Amino acid sequence: MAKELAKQYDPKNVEDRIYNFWLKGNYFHAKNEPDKKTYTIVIPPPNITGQLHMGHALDNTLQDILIRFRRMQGYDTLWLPGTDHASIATEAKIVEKMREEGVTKEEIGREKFLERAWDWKEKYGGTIIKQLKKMGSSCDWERERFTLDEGCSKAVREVFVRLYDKKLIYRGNRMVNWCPCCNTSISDAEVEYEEKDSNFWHLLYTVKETGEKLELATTRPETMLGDTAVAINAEDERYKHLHGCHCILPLLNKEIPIVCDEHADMTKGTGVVKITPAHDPNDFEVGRRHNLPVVRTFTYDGHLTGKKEKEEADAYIASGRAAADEPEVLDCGKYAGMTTLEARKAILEDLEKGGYIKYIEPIKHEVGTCYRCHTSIEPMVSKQWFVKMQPLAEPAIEAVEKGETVFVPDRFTKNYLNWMRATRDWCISRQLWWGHRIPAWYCPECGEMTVSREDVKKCPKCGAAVEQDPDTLDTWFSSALWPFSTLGWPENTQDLKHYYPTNTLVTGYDIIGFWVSRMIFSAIEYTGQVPFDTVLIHGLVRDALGRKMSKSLGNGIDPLKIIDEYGADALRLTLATGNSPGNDMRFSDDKVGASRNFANKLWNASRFILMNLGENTELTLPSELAIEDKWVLSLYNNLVKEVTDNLEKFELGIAVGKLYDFIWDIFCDWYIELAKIRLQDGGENADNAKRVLVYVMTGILKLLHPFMPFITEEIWQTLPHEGESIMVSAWPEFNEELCFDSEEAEMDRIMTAIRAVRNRRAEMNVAPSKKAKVYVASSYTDTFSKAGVFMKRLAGASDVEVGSEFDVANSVSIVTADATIYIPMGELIDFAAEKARLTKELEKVQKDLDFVNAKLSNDNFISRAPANVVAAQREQQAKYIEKINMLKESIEKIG
RNA sequence: GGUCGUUUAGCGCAGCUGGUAGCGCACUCGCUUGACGUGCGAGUGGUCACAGGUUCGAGUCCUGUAACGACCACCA
Repeated sequence: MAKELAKQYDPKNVEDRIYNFWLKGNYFHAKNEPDKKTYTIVIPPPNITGQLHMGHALDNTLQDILIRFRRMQGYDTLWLPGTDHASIATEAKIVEKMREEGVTKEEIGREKFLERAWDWKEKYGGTIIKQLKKMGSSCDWERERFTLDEGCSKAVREVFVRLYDKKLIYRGNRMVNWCPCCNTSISDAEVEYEEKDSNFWHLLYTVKETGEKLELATTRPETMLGDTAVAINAEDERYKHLHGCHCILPLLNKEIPIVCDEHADMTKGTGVVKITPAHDPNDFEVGRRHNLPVVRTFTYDGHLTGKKEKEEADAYIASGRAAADEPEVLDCGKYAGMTTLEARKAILEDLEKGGYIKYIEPIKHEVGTCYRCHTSIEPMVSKQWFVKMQPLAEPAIEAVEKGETVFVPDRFTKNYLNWMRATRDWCISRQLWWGHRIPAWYCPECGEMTVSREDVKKCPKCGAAVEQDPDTLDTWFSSALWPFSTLGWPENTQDLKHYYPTNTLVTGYDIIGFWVSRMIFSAIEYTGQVPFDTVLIHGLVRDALGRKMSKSLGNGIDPLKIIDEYGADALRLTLATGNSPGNDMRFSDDKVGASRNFANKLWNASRFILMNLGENTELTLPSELAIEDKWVLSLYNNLVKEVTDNLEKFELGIAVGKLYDFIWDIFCDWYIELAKIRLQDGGENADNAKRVLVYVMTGILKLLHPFMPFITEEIWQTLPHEGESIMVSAWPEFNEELCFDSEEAEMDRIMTAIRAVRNRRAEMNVAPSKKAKVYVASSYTDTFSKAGVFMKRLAGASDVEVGSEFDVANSVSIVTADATIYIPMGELIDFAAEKARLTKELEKVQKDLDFVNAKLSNDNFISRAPANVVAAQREQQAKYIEKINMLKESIEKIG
């Protein structure tokens, strides 16, 4: 029964309904079928603070394409979704909201704060999940996870304790990146460098023993109160006499040693460096080498330390519980309580007054900033937890070198290896409350530390009540476990056995260091296997001008708005089209418009088919196939092979490009037009055409389904079909029986002829309504005798005569490689113009022939090029010669 | 400073293992052709950044140069 469909496709009438239909059918759920091959993707968990942006849209479109493709291929397919608690980002948002209410974290305390955080998660954490559903994502929502849920938390503790027992996690006073705004340490990976204008302040420190003034430069004069040495290079001739001497630190009037260290580079500046072990990473190392005191002069919220801080620190050290490397704290006196910026100003003023500044040199400087708030980070000595990286990195490097995990495209392998080889110990503790609390308990009585899987109440040594470490773990610590913690690890669950290791990880190149590398080393350490076999890297989605989409620029494009205006399928098609792994892409309304048009084209093709279908059109191919049927089936069959191949190689952009071309150019513009002839004739011929139309259309819909799931399902449901849903129907397979090479070649000749006639008619401004008789002279008389009906329909022919040769007076002649076509047009023709046209064409073909002749007369070419290439050129040559002869003949006829 | 990437029609991009350059948009001309004007037909437009090299033959491989971009890096 023919159904009435709207003239234009409206995604709003379709998408939500179809999505609910899929949910009801439970098609997304992975059934854990032991004998089936699996295909697994774990989603890069979006932050619960997140709103869907174009990056997510791209990432999830690619994943859904792969998942839907494999599901249709018959794999037991799992796409495991979830969200990340995003410690810093979420905590910052909640603190922000509390500020509006006039409350601080400290006022309400840890417990109340966490209550608020969980409330917040319940309220907003689901937003991004809803948005992913709008995109059509076929995730297994029954398996949705959260990095802070019970299972993931258990995995985190297990890992922490195991690493601690292996001495791969340690606690110590180390140099960390401190964000005075977020009030926490952050890892090296979380520091972003920005170029800022700054100065070198060239300072003069007096040498106690000789009284000379030593010049040294610094970009951070506010740290000078914490200087505990001045370094020179042992080899530096200029300063050999100063070995063992001391400097008088300005302002504090304190004696500090001059040390010899390789860090002092003779070729740079004056070769003299001030050493501030508490507030500079290099100086920290120098300090360790020379056993220098570490004097902290900044508070953790970015102010200079004063009496209070000093007394606290002194008391702690005096208690005997502090580690040997506990830093001292300085009472900065008049500077105490100033922010670092205020202190810089005040200290510079005082240095100036004292004559300690030689000169100021303006420079551009890469300054480390916090990736969250972009506040300049302060390097600071602080007691933190670290993961010892080297023993973990080594097997992770080896696994990738051996190809156990491959990056697509390959160039990111190097990126990964560089990152892994250069990585330093990972600072994992954060001075935040939202996150996995560090499972370490301290005894206030005897100082004993207990690290445990279970909560600890009493000190196992002295029995006193213990306190848990107040800090939480870096968000990425739990993300690193995501591929297996979500499958049940450390329990050996059915899911873990069946779906792990996973197959493909899809993510952007900006996150390789943060996340991908940490998953790889974590997985190898705890599960003994790499977490996935392939990492598919995609680029950034930029705006139409190629700029990064950012909040500050305000150039972000909201995917939901795009979906609202154009539909999710159009958005997905836009993101997939032209996408090549690892490369950035530009996004513009124009492109989405083109995608929307394509959806509409597909819609109308199906509308046409439906309008013509009878009661019971069979789903199989008819036994009688016409030349155009064989042609389109042959091309379709080839398409199946290529698209499948492209998808298997992650060439999603290429695959969808081929589909687009086939559907629009081959199927719609040619096949449907040709099929109309038989449809209008009616009878058995029409029935055969209908069956081929349905067959090819169904195949196209399946191939396109991973890219455009909604519209393909909607159309598939209205067409005759078997099964419940296209998304669980079988992926088309290449079929030897549908290879029709000779029909492809014949149709090629016919189509070339039709195009040539159309071309000539257009050039001569012949009205489309004006029909004319056409004579086709060709050695392929069999082929062209089949083409009569086609030419009548598509080339404005009133009648077609086919023969090996014609002599048609007063005619236009059109020469193709395989035929000469004559159209008598009487007075309508300007013979002079016609002759000029033919002459021009002759010149062009002659040029082509010259090119081929040159090749064929080259002995080197003949002897060295492969035989088939030479043969092809000979064939080409013969065609050109033939064409030239025909053109010459036509010119002569005009006279 | 190091590593990597990009450079092909006005714009946005494809071009796999080397065999006389393609797509979309835009542009020009024509079309109420019974699926679609979100459409149909026909066109215009490129010495494939530059310079060398390998090869019978290079957008495609090698070397170098330039511009732009990304990532990494402790430059006091």
